[in-house]
Amino acid sequence: MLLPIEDILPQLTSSLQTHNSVVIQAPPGAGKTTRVPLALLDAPWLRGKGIVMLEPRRLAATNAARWMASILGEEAGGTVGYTIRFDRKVSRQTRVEVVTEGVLTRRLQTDPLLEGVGAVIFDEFHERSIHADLALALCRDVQQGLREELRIIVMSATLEAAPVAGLLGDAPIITSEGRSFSVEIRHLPEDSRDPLPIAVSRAIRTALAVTEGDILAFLPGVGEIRRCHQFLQEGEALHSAPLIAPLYGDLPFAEQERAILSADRRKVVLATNIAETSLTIEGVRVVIDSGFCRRLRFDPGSGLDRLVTERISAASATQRAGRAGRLGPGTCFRLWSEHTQRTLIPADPPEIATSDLTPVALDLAAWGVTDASTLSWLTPPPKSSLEEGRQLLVQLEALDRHGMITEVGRRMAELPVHPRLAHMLTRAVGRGVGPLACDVAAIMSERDLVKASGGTALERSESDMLVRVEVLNGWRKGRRFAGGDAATCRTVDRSAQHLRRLLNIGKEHAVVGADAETVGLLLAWAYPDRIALRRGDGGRRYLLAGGRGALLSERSSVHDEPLLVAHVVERGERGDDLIRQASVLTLETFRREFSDGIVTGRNVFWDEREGRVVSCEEERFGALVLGSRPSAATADEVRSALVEGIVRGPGLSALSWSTAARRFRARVRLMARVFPDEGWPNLSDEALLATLGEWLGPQLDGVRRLADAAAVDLLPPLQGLLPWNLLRRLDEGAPTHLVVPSGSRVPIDYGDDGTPTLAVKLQEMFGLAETPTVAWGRVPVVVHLLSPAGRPLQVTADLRGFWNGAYQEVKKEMRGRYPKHPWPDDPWTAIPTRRTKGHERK
DNA sequence: CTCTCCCT
Repeated sequence: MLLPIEDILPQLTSSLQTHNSVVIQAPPGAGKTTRVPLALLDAPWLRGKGIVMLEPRRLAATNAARWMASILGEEAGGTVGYTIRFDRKVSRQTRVEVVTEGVLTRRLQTDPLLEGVGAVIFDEFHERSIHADLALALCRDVQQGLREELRIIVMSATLEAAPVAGLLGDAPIITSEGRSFSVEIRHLPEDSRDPLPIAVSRAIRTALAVTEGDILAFLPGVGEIRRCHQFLQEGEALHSAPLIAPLYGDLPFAEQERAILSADRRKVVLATNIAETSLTIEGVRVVIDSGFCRRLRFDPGSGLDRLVTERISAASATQRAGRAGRLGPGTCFRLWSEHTQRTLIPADPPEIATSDLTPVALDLAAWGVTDASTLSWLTPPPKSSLEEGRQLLVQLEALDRHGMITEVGRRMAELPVHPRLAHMLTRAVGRGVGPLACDVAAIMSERDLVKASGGTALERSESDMLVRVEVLNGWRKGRRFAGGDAATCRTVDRSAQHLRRLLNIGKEHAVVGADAETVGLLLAWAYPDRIALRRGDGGRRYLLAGGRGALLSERSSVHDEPLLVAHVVERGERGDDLIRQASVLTLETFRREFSDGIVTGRNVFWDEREGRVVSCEEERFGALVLGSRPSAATADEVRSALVEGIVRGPGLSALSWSTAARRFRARVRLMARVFPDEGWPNLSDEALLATLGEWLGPQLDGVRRLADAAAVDLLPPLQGLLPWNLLRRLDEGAPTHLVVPSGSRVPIDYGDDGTPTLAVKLQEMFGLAETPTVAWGRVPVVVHLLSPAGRPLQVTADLRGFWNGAYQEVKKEMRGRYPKHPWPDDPWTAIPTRRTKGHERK
């Protein structure tokens, strides 16, 4: 039977005659993985060179190679071969080599020109793994530099093709039909509010009654799968008594097969995302999609990972539904509404946008690139994550200060582990603890070989890693062990052996015995930023050298250790992070090995509780304070600590604002408001606080306590902020006093913000019609007219109106109360005075 | 109520 892809092969071969890049968009079932490489073998531009095809998974890579070989009547390793970690089948005859992603990145580093390779094919590119994105950027760099004739073919199922075609210099886009059956999609009228396991189990009961064929249900994680399984077993018996099979990555192989292979009766598979792309399940006609998945998110601020449960993307929902249409027409039950469907993000963010980029930063440095933006990216790696990765690489000795790769860095880049572990390995080999380091690196790189669900409580230990090393060694000696997983032990052991070969560690260096002290040191080389010191309260709270607080999990084997390395840490939802695994680090070892990073320096800081500046000599490693004793400090240090303390703590109100200082400030604020273009300084709270060190600093010489700082007269330093010409203009524009008709000089109150008011006895203002002003007539002064006893009688900004009107009322009332003072009928002609009538006559 | 998935 002809595959749909056959129709586009002629177009593909002709496009590649004229273009060096092509994008193929073909849905699942089109047959692109096996047909495209073979169709290109005889292309004239290939000139007998080989083709490399990138596959995201090991199983897919070997299957594709075997299938293509069988089409040619050969076995894998002839014309068609493959290379995956631990397994390689290629020969001199091999022209098509299928590789997994890490293999290609590594090969690009050792053979940057890709000698002997005429074409690179990226299969399943829509998955946007970090490796595929990086490899594409590097291949494009090769193509644009020295190998213009290198062909790049990007194959993708659901990816929007235009952006990647644009990246490849407007590559032609060739679209193929897929071959799958229609799937009927059923949404709920409204989003379910029940917990996922309940909602899914209910949907399964319905599907069992109204559909036929095996059922595949997608849940976010193991916990939900377990509970859903329970709900199905409890309560009413299930229609057609099906086989219920959980399916997730941690499941032993035999149980995974039970879920994948067809059964003798109807089957219900409860799966994580593993069934979305990695595994195909036989016999599925019905999909039930919870709409959620669990993913790991890298948090650039903390350098830590976090597991989150999130709604899936629209692309993911399409992919999951498609799993019901491989045998014939199928049905997909979506446990969300059509309205919610329209709110789904179109596609999952590419891995490069959400991952730890330390490995990418090292690969780029090894490639000779210090500025990632000089390469072409479909999604550029986020600058903050990349920068954080670079800083870590400097700490790990892989990069120098200029971001150039070091000799150590080159050796690290050749090792197939995270740069942290690669650094540990290079250090360990020089110290004769290479074999143990290989075990530790392998354990850190693979699934946890101690199953938390095993039910066996871990024994108390100085190191969660030592516990695992001992489980591994127990497995090697064929011993029975509790809580360990044999399949993972086998993978870890193979990985450790592989590392030993790469590091030229022979068999003679067997691991004789591991001790907590050595394990702790190894991990400290990998995680110097996660060396952790217990907080003063002696509980399970720690401070990491990187500066974050963390809580040691109750499930860790480690207890009561003052200093440790936190090698598995999860970012907390809020507040402290969680240390899942830790190993003791003796203070002695730490001091000896990390003496370069331990610095002694003065710390002069504001002690809020004491309200004063404290200075001491501290011994620090990153954020950790190892020791501290009182010491002297320079005047500058004290001053800036004091200023910072005031700014962060009590603020301006802690200073003593004399009436004179307050009035001066208010006058300047008035002038600044009325004459904004004259260069008046900004004396608002915010501005004064922001520049506190500059204007007040010089007055604070020798001051350590807040109480002493509060005694400083603020007027002179504030005056110092004005040049002499503005000081003079201030006296004219915003005078301190006004002379009133009685001849008195009365002070003007400018409030805090510069609103002038004048409080004056009524009798002193007789005859004055015009309301007084400041700022050369631009700002009226609000007049508070006072009784002879100084009590407010009237507030007015219109004196003339007052004399002509309200005055008569005031007069009647006041005459009786203050008979010795003048209350004339005609205020216009009365003589203004501050005295009583008696004084006036004399 | 800890633990989606893949890979050198």
